[in-house]
Amino acid sequence: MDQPEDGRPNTRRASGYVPGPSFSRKLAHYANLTMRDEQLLDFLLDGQMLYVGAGQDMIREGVRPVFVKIVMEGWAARYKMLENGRRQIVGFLLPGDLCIPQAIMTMPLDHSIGAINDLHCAMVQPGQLDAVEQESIGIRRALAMDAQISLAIQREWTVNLGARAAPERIGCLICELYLRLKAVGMTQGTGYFCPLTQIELAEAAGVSAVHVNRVIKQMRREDLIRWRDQFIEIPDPFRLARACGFRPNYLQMSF
Amino acid sequence: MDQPEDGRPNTRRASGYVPGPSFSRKLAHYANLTMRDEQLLDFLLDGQMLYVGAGQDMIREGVRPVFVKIVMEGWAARYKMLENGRRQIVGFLLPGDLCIPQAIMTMPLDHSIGAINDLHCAMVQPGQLDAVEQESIGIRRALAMDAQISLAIQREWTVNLGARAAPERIGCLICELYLRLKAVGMTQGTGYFCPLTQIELAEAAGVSAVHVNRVIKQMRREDLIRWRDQFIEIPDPFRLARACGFRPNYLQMSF
DNA sequence: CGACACGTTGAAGATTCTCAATCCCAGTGG
DNA sequence: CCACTGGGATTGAGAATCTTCAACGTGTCG
Repeated sequence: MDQPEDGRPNTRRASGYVPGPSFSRKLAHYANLTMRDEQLLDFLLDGQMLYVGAGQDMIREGVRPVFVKIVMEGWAARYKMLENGRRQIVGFLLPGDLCIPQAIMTMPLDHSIGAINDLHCAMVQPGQLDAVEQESIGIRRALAMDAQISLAIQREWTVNLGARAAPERIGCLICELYLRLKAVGMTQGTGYFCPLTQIELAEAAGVSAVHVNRVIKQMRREDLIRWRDQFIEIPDPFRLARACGFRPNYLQMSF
Repeated sequence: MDQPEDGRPNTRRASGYVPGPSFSRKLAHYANLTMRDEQLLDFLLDGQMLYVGAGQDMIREGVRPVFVKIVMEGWAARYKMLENGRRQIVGFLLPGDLCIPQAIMTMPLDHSIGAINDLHCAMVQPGQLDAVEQESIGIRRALAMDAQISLAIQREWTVNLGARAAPERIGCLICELYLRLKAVGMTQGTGYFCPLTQIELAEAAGVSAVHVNRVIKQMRREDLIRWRDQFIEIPDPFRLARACGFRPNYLQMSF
């Protein structure tokens, strides 16, 4: 009864766990939120939690979700499987991201969501979210803007895959992740923890894993990025952005 | 003052022009709309119109739109220009499509919209749309679902460009357009009027125009499609869909 | 130790691109 | 009426990018 949509039983009351404020922190960039707005949002997430192990699916194509879900910790990927056996990742979900927004729940999902590393999600009843939106115009605005930015990101991925060569594609992805993580305070200097394997990066960039490996090798040689032990360091973000033609306007951000 | 966002003056009261019911027709697929709901929607579109000539931009990246706009006649394309000079089309806008939804108006546009052929759009004041949504839960639901399907289409384009080879890409695009046009009654048998040039199709499929030409040639040879004089005929939609791995679930439709 | 996942490298081959030329057709101006 | 123009479609040929297959290294974990 907790989450009939995927039948996974690993759900429990959040007792000891204190969720990070990624969600409210991100939304606060989009509209003026009062202290109370932020409290409302944080309180919303302080309920039932969902844990998904690395590599497991959180939800599968075809099911109709029941709860709104928000990433608290860990990364996930939206993806689709093709008849030809290929998997295409169509977006990454980072802490603070609405992985199951309310509006999506009106119909069967067109894609699946898988955990990249161990994933913690807050589960929210749609009614609760409605109530919070009722209370604050700031929250309504911020959520609407968040939804629009998600759409803009999806468009940018379309551009990335359609019009850029592999090195630029991969560079732009690395830049996007950097800025999105920075918005929720998850960068360290000009670097960030990145749990992606080269295989997953390949599935997102629409190239083979072998080719990703060669591109990364070249980017390392040019000192555009340093990547070891799941940590990506960008020595000079401007230089990387210039090299790969990255423009952050679609995120409503600048460097 | 009519549309400060793009300064185009070719706007006038719709006097003789009777808008097609594409918009209400499409929304009616998504939720149960009463006769009155459909009238409300059609009435909404019976106001100021915007005409954009073939090849002209309706609105450019960076501006903040003022009016909600809905395509009444003609096709348009959302696109982005890259530093490398390439243009990537990230979506087609067909009659009945919300090309400027309300939510997008909260921020500067991340992309431009250009008319493929001569384009007629209805302009709606955001307040009017709000009022209509207030009145009917059916309309609210249908609009929410429409927005979600737009997002699902964008995801599918991401998959298309990232994980399919050129022939499948182009085949899937042709299938998608067929179903979307069918939903608004704009097909004739198993064919439809298609104003796209091979160049535009190439910009949408993320391949060169020369390659599109060769792929089309091959598809003609296999009698998967017949395309002449801006009319695409699909002799056997199932066969085409099978050949290119097209699955219409993301449109919330079946053949 | 063995199994396994991931990263790395080489080499051959497929797909797709670019450049260049040609053709067709509609519109335009003389 | 006809030459001219321009956009789009078509074709050929060589080159670049990227894939696939295969092998091997490295580290982790049971």
